[in-house]
Amino acid sequence: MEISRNEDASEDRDCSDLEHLEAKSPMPLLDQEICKRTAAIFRAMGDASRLQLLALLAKREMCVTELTGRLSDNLPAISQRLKLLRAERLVSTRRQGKHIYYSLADNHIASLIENGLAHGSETDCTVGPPT
Amino acid sequence: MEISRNEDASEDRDCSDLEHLEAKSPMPLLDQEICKRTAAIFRAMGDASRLQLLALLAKREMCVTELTGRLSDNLPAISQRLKLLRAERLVSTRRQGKHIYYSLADNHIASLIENGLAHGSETDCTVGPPT
DNA sequence: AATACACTTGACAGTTTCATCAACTGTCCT
DNA sequence: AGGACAGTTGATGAAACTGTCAAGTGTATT
Repeated sequence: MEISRNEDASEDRDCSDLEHLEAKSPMPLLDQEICKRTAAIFRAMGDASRLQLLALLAKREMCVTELTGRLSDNLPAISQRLKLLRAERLVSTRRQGKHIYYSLADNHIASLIENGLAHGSETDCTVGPPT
Repeated sequence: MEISRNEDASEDRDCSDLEHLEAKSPMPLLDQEICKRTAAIFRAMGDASRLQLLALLAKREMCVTELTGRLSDNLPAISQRLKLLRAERLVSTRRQGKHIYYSLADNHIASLIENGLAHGSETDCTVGPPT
């Protein structure tokens, strides 16, 4: 499973010795699986349309038709996004009659979204890169 | 700036009336700019290599050579990732002599990463989709 | 059992992303 | 000034992602 392949290659490098001495601490890398899993979650949230969708579901459970009514996109497009979010286990479904209700998989997700939006709001940032 | 284009299109739909009555609440959409900005932040964190990089920088400031020593990737690859992270303002740089030191742009970012990893660790999840 | 509604799915095209490599810039040392 | 170290930047091509549309599934209603 290869958790930490910390070879400390900085040992035989020019820059390592005199300039930043404290560099030798072990500081293990993240577990690869956790890292990939977490990145997948972030990637799933990393799209404006999907994030909007998640933000709606953070308020309460909704069926696809209602989501389609609130967002201005066609139903298959939204269904595809939901499919992706479900594949990453960010949302879960419940069928009731003809409707399928979506909600956030757990409130850990909700707080990630909330924190992200809080940060996204704070930064002034007209989107362009620094220079 | 078009903040909420809530047309309440569910009005003239079959599913809206009898089955979920509470659906009429205003529930405005997110501001488009904030949404895009936040999504961009998440997208930048949504890659295993970049996330690993950020996790290292969350511990302390490091120069590119040191990062290259810890991760097993070549320097240009890491520099490219850092470039993207800098473009999204997740990291900031400081030059000292020949070295360029990277660190997280602010601790809001650090807590997002921490929360994300916490969630990524908890879910059992051998990565495959439900079914 | 036939029709309608509420979705989902598969496939294809257009776009975006990412790693890699060579070439370039900036800083220090002699 | 020249060389070496530290890092950045384009360009290119392969892989991954997304929206769209047509066709399919599942559930009630008549």
